Amino acid sequence: MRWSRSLIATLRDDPQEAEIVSHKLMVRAGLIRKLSGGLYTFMPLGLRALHKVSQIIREEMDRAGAQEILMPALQPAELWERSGRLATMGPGMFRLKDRAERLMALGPTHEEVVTELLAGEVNSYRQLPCTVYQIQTKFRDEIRPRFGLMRAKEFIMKDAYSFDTSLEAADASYQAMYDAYVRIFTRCGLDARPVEADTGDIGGKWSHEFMVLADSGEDGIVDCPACGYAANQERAERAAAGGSLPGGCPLEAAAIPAATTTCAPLAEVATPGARTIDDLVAFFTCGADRFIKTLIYLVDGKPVAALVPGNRDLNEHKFKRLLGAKKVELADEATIQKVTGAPVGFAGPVGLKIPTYADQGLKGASDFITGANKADTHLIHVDLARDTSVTAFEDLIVVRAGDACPRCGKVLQLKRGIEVGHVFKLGTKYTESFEAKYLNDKGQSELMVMGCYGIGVTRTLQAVIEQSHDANGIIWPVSVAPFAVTLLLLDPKDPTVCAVVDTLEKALQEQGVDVLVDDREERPGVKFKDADLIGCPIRVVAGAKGLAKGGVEIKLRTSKDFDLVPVEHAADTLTALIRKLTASLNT
RNA sequence: CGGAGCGUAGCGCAGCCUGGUAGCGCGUUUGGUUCGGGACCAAAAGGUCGAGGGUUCAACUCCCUCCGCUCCGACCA
Repeated sequence: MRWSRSLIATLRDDPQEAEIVSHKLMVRAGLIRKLSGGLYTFMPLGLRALHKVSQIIREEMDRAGAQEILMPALQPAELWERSGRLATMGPGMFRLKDRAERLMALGPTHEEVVTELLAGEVNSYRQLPCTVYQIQTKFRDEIRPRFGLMRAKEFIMKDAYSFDTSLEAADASYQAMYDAYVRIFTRCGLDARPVEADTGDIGGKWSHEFMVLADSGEDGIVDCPACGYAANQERAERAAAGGSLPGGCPLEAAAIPAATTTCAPLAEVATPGARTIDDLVAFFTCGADRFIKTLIYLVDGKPVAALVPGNRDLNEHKFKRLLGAKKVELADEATIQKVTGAPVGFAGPVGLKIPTYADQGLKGASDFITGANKADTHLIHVDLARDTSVTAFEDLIVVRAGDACPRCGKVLQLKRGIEVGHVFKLGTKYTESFEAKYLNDKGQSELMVMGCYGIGVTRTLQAVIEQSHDANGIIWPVSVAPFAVTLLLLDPKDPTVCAVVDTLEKALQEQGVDVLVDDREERPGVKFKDADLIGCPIRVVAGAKGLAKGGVEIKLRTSKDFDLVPVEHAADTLTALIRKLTASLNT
């Protein structure tokens, strides 16, 4: 491709719309242009890179035995009613009506469509296992589209679905996809690591997310350097603290650790206006860990209390899973008033008449401070065992750096990551709704066991840039680069140089090498800057000066120095170099 | 949905407080000098100042409403 004839426009300034580096670079290098919030056009350069990612995914899916299909993005809402997700996906789904007033949805994902499809196509165990996939545009009415392609309203996703005869067989399908994912991200030049994850609204029992480590990532990742345990913060567990609880009432500075003494009797303290932990820390002049926070939740509409240490946060995902609930939300003021008999800010576990779950770290908790269920009042010397009736002690809080690993007990770290892929074991959640059954070898009808597997294709592309760039621009891995080679024609008016470039371009094209020829009437400096910005892995400079010295200059985006290569050897040198670069990414 | 900020030429921004001829840099076009890491000189094109309403002799500027974009939050008692 000739630059002078293409729609490649680079920008000198960072776009005002972008916050994170990969987003800025995508716009500056002319890969994408914004239409509106969360909606982007792929420009020629961006689309080429996107196709490279798609093709890698396609090859690895095919290798893993999955078959490519293409399902409609426009779907009847009735399908979603059958699975019950019309309600749970709620406002996240784009809905519209056709001219017959039938409610339709723009597919945010395809479990319903594919299960309906396979329920019709598969009759016998002989047809199983079966894994299908598609690469397609998805639509989600995101609360807050962000960071360019990272969280968009319309994006491209690879979604795959496996169907098996048994849980064990489904495990094998899951493993095949898991392995394929590892290969895909490796081939994309990404350092992506699998972590245990929550399953969310999609349902199912178990899942792994593939995370690209990046400070700009939207997810927290808990990670144990000692044993390799890694989990999304939403799911991450921690080992029980085991008797190392801080006890002692801060009003009695010399208090003996609670475990070895009996707790003083309950006492009320007037705490006017002290509603938050911060207020209380100031009031009692002690650490937040001396308090027990009492959170009143509505769990599927019923009030439930959760007790967590004052310095910790409740993990709603864990709480929801623990209770097997569909919906967990903080109770409104009226409910809190009704349940506790006090305004918001003074709830406590003593005397509460609703189910009360406490974090496992509070087991044996003695001599803590809690709300008194009475306006402007807190209780001191609270002993959970003596003074309250806790329904159960469970792991309820958001794990953070410094907590103990649930596997080995060593100290956990916290990092941030971009979720580029997610693999789920769904079980029979959807096959039940759609009666997706087959006949087994004894002629009996059984439900198929499902798995589903997603990769955010557009997000993966941006994650590559987020992870691979420098101050001058993008550094593409050869596998996803829009062009393997940028060939800079430094003297477009010099017929000799032009002839060399023409010949080299042709030779490369014949060998299947993607080459972008910068034939613009620009000064060399502009071309060098732009070549760095768009970040193709190999730069070839053809100029009168170089030719006089014996050839063209070949330089990697990642290195400072170039090699002067005679023109007649240039094409071979380049193809060998590309082979080497590609090989370094293959598993 | 709550909070904050922003909307002026293709892009990045100033002007607004204190109302009175719409500006700068980049980019674009033309001519010239340049030519190996974002050149220089000269000329030119390009804007109903997000939209609507109000105040005023006069509104980019002040007031109101709406729309769009970006960021933070949407759970901490």
